[in-house]
Amino acid sequence: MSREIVNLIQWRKKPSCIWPWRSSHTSSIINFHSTDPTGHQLLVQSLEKCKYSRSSTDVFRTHATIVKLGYETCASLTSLLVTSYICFNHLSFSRQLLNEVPYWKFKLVTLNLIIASFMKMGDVDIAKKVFVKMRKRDLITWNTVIGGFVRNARFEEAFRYFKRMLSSNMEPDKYTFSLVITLCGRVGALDQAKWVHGLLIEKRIELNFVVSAALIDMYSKCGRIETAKSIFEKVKHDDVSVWNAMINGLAMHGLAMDAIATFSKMEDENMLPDSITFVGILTACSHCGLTQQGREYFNLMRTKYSIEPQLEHYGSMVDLFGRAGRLEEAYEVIKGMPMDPDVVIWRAFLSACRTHRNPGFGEVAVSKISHLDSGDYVLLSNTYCSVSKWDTAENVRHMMRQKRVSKSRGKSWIEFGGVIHQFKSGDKSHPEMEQIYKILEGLIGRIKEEGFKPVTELVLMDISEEEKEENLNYHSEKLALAYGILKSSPGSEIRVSKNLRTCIDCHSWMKLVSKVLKRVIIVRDRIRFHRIEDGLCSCGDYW
DNA sequence: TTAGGGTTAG
Repeated sequence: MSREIVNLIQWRKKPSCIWPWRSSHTSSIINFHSTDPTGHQLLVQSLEKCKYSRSSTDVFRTHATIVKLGYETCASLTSLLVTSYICFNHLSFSRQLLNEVPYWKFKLVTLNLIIASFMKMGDVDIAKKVFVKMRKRDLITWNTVIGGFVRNARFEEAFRYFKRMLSSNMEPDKYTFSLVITLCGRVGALDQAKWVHGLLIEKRIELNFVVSAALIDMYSKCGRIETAKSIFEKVKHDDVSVWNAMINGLAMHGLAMDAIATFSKMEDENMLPDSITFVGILTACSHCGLTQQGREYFNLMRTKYSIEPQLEHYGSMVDLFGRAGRLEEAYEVIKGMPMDPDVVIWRAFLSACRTHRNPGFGEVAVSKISHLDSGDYVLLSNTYCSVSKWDTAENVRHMMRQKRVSKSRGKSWIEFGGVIHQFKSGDKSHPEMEQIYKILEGLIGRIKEEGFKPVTELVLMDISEEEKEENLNYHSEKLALAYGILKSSPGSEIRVSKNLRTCIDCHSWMKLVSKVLKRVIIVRDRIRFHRIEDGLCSCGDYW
C-alpha cells in the first residue's frame, strides 16, 4: 500500500466508518460549487481519469467530494466508484459501497460490470451475491457469471448455473457454449461433455474456430481422442488454435507420432505454428522419449519460425531429458536458460531424480524451491527410498511433520449414471463400500495368482513388506476401478480419473487386470492418459 | 451503453 493511502486511512475520525476520507481533511481534486449543474458530469470525468492514475488517492478524494456534494446515493457515480475501487484492489470498499446503495438503483449494465470485476479479482462469493440480488438478468449476466466460475475453478457451480440458465429460458450463445465446453474438459466428465455437444448441435450454434478448438480439447481431455480426431477432420482449420488443440490432445494421449504428423500437415497447409504449438509438440516428444526430435523442434522454433523459447519450452526440454534419465543434460538446459527457472522446472527435474534414483541432483532441485509443498517432500523422500536410504527419507518425513505439511491425499473419480463418485486411498465412506471391497479383494487374489508382485518400494515408510503391500492395495484408483467393475457390464470400457500421477504399482496392476478381465481401462492422471488394453498401456511404460 | 469464448511445460 502506498504512503499516500496509508496517510489517507490515518485520517479517519470515526472508528466505525471504513471510509478513509470522512474527516475534516477532505479535499477535492476538482473545483466546482455544489449547485453547479455539470457537477455530476465532472465527477464522472474525474472518476474516469482515476482509472489511469497510479494511486487510488484520487479515487478517495473524488469519493469525498461526491459525499460532500450530496451525490452519495447516485447509482451511476456509486457504480463508477465500485469499479474504481476494484481497479485498485480495494475490494472491501467496493463491498461496503454496494451495501450503501439499494440494488434497484443500479442499471443492469452496471451490475454486470460489477459481477465481472469481482470475478476477475477472484471475489466469487460477492459476485454471486450481486447476481442473486439482481431483479433482471440478461445474456451478458449469465455469461459473465458462468465464465467467472470457470475462471475461478468453481466447476460444479459453473455447471449448475448453466443448467439454471437453460431452465430460465435464457438462450445460450456461442460464448456460453465455449465456456461450458471448456468446463467439461477441465472436469473430464464424458457424459456431460456428450450432452453439451448434443445441445450445441440442437441449438445450431456456429462452429467457429474457438468452439472447434474447445470441442477438440474437451474430447481429448475426456479420453475420447478418436472423437477429437474426427471433429478435427470435419471442422475448418483456419486458425492455429484448432491445430494446437489437436496436437496437444495427441500429446496428452502419448501419440507422439500422430502429433508430429499433424505438425507436418500444418506446415504443408502453410499454417504458421505459434509458441503454443511448440509446447504441444515438445510435450509429445518428452512423453515418448523422443529426445532427438524434441531437440530438433526446439531449434526449429528459432531458426525457421523466429519464435523465442519461453519458460514453458525450457520446461519441456528439462522434462524431455529428465524423463529419459539424461539428468546431466536436463541440468545443462536449466543452467543455460536465459531467464530464471521457476518452481515448475525444478519440480520436473526433481521428479526425474526420483524416477532415475538420483538423490544428489534431487537435493539440488529442492534447495532451489523456496516454498516446498507436500509433493516436493514426498518426491525427495521417495528419491531416498529408491536408493534404500531409509534414514534420510525418514529425516525428510520428520521435517514434514515438524513443519506440519501433510501429504496430499490421492483421489480418484469415476463417472457413473451422470454422477461423479470420488474415492480416497483406503476410503470406506462410499455407501456401496462393502461390495467394492469384496470385488477388489477378489481381484487382488486373482491378479496375485497371475504372478503379480507389488512394487512395495513406493510406499514411503521403512515398514514391513506386508504392511507396505496392504497400503498399496487400497490406493484410490484401485477402489474407483473396483466400483467401475461393480457397476458396468462385462467387457465394457472403464474410465478413471486421478488427481495425482498414477503410481507404478497401480499401473502394472491395472495392466494385468485389463488382460485377465479382457477390458479396456482408461486412466486420466494429472498430466496424461493411459489406455490400458490386453496387458499393455498406451504410454509404453514411459511416463 | 456493460463482458465475454479457444489452444500453454509438471
